[in-house]
Parts: sequence; structure tokens; C-alpha cells
Amino acid sequence: MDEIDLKIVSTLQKDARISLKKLADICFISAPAVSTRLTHLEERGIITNYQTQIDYKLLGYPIKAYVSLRLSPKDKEAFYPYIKSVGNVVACDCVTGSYSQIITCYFKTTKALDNFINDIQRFGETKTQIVFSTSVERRPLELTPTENYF
Amino acid sequence: MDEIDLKIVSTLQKDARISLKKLADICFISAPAVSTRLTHLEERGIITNYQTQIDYKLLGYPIKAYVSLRLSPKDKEAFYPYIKSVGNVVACDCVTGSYSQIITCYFKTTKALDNFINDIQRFGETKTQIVFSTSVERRPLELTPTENYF
DNA sequence: TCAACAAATGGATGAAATTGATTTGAAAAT
DNA sequence: ATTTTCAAATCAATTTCATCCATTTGTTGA
Repeated sequence: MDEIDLKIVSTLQKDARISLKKLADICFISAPAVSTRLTHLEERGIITNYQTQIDYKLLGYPIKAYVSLRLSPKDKEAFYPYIKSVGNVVACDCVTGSYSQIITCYFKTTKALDNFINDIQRFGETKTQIVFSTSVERRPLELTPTENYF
Repeated sequence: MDEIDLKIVSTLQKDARISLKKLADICFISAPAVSTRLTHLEERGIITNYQTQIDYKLLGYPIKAYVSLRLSPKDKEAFYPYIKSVGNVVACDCVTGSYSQIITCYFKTTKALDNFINDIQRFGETKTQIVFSTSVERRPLELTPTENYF
């Protein structure tokens, strides 16, 4: 993981469909060299996958919500496979605090969200926060910090 | 936005670097046809960008946290440009509830996270939830639901 | 029935990715 | 100090892919 790898990763983060040739020009090495580095980055698990970001509103999913769930440890075994299987869920983290799970999800209607919440309440108490607006859309982590960085 | 567009979008969501030729084979249309459709999807804003997902732990950012902030309306104007400028922040949403902002962020150390929290407390009271483990890594929304969907 | 338009195909051309052979350069061993 | 070794680069050749353009198809509305 040297400077060139970092350049490759940080460039790809922002444009996953850039060609190897352009990457090669940016990094001042040849295209085959970029190709082998890329393969290594994938093999080492540093690059996990390439995702296209979609405007879910335009596709009919205007409801975004964070659902917190108070999950008792004994139910984890049942909860994890379940939450993975729900197509509306785009992320789920186990966190510190009394609400142990934070679920990020999208829905077509508030009714659908309500159905989901009713369904998961068999695992524990929930708290739902619906998104009004987004000031920072899902974006890459800044890997070459300049200012305002910790 | 027909069935073919949906196929293109849902395929690209999972593999942003797939070639037009492969997409063409999957959709049973020609490569030029995919190309024009893709351009339209980008122009219409349905596809917003192509991101490469990185294992931030492996790059030295093992701390992921959700920071909730009780932000008073009068401070929004100052807060939004600020939060955009912080490279550690990968998402920020305005939500229902007494904590009006949910910030998703990554840090190299808990100390760095602490610095960040101290810094944003000038905007209001905060509540921090550190991620222990992730059961659903950031993934695309399922656009062609089968079961377990709401 | 016949424009008129949107969108797909097919072939040609130029660009890019991949492969294999070879070279370079730095670190470890003699 | 010289040699060995290995990783990683370049170069050249081949294959694959993207784009362009002319033509065709299919649908809608006069």
C-alpha cells in the first residue's frame, strides 16, 4: 500500500468506471501496472466492490429512515439472517448504547415502513427517525486529508 | 424507465465496472443500445455516480460511528457547509425527532472521534454510537423484490 | 395508409484491456 | 563488492470493447 495504490483507490472511490488507461495516466505508470495493482487491491480485500449510486426517490422510494432496535443478545442469532434478507435495508450496524442496532432503509411509502417496523418489533423495542433532507449524500471517505480532519 | 433500464440499473448497482458488452448480453440488446440508455439514465439523474467501496479498517480507519446532533434551526446555515467540509463524514441526514441530524463518520482513533465531537458541540448537544460490528455492509437497495419486502 | 419519431441493429474503426516476454531496481545473501 | 532473488515495471502483440454512423424496425398519430 504505497502512494500509487492510494491514488488508485481514492480515484476509483469517486469514479468506479474510470478506464485503466486514464488511471495509468493519473498515476504515471502503465496500464498493465495499474491492472495488476488493482487485482492485488481486490485480493487483499481493500477494494470490496463497485457500486453505482442511484437516486432512490426517482425510482419510487422516497422514504429513507434510520430504525434503531433494542435487540437482546439472545435474539441476535435469529435477527441477523432476517435483516440481511430484507431488500429495503441498505445497512445495519451493531452499536454502543441501549439501542443496539441501527438499520438504514428505504421504502416506497410510509405504510410500507410501518409494516416493516411492526414486523421487527418482535425482536424488541424500536425508535424510528425519518429523513427529511440530506446535507451529505453517501460519499467516499477522504483519504488524503487536507484540512478539517481528525 | 422500462424493464431493460431496471435491469441495467440493478446490475450496475452491484457491479459498477461491468462492461457495456456484458450488460448488453444480460439485457438481450446491443452494446450501442445499452450505451444510449446509460447516457439517458445519467442525464435524468437516476444514476448519480459510481463509487468503489473500500474496507476502511484495512486503510487505518477502524472507528465507525453514528453521531446524533441536536441542531437548532438557526445554526443550520453554519452547520451544513461545515459538515460537508469534514472529510471523515460519509453521510449526514436531517431527521425527525429531538436529535435533528444523524452523521455517519469514520476515524483512525477514538481520540480523533473525540476531537470531532468536541468540535461539533458548538452546534448543539450530541449523542454518539460507536459501531461494534456490521451485519449488513452498505449495499444496494433491492429493486426487483421477491420476498421479505415491504 | 402513410409520415414521423424513437430506439435497435450491424458493421467499421479506433481505443482500451489483457497477456506474455523481458527488463529494471532494490533488498538479502554470499 | 558481487550475486541472487523477487516484485513490479515496461513493451509489444493480441484480443476485446466502445463508439460512430448508416440503416432498419416498430409504434404512434394524422
